[in-house]
Amino acid sequence: MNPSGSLCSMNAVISISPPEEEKNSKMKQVYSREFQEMLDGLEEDDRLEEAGQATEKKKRLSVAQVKALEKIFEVESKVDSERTLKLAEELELQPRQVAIWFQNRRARWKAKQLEKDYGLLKANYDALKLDYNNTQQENDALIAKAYTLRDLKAKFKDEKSVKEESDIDAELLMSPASSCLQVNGSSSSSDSSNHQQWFQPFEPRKVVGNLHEPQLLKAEEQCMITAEECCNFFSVDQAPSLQWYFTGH
DNA sequence: TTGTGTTTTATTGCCTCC
DNA sequence: GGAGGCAATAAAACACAA
Repeated sequence: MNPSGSLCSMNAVISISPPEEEKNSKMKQVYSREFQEMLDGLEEDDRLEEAGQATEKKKRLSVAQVKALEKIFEVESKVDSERTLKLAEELELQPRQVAIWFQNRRARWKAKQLEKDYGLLKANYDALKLDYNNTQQENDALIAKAYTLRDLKAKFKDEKSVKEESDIDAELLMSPASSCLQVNGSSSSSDSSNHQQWFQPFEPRKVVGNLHEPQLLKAEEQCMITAEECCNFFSVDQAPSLQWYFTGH
């Protein structure tokens, strides 16, 4: 809708309207009847203003008019020029008023929709953030557990090596030949099962990255996105896709 | 009554499409 | 190049607390 509508053309008329001294009867007869009526109206406004009376300014549409327009808007948010003319006639409005009403109504609808979308996104974001915090806590607990296990394992290794050394010494004293085989082979079955008990693996599925020994300290570093990045996912600076709006048009 | 915030009507300028 | 759409904005009308 170009401002070159009726009111715009009126503005153009105002800007090109002749100076006051030329608005005499002589000039009046030069213009078309329609144009002349408009000029008369402007002159009437001028007279009213001079007399201190308020000129007719913005007028609110009547409740009935708005109701009718709202009803139509529910069905069709846009109306073509033909329909606009018809509606204007039915509602006793200027076609441009009808067109402007629909334009403003679409703007209001869009603003409301944006508000709704923002609410939804915020709710999603809050839920996601909560979930992220929970997972983070879980992760911290698992890392702490991993540290404990690593320490226990180291401790166990130390104790075992000390014990093995004394065993070897003892065996060497008893039978030097056979002891060599025992040291190189697997340890006793009871030892082995003990070992298994100590290092029962916890659920690695829940941990980011591999939790094999060399990676223990890197579990957090392997997280692909930082906490900061996660929190900025629904940044308010980022505009929504507006898919709701564009798909309908 | 008046100051202030909100809503509604209207304008302007820019953009896209035919 | 004109028609029509939208965003940004102005300004009148309205609501309401103090």
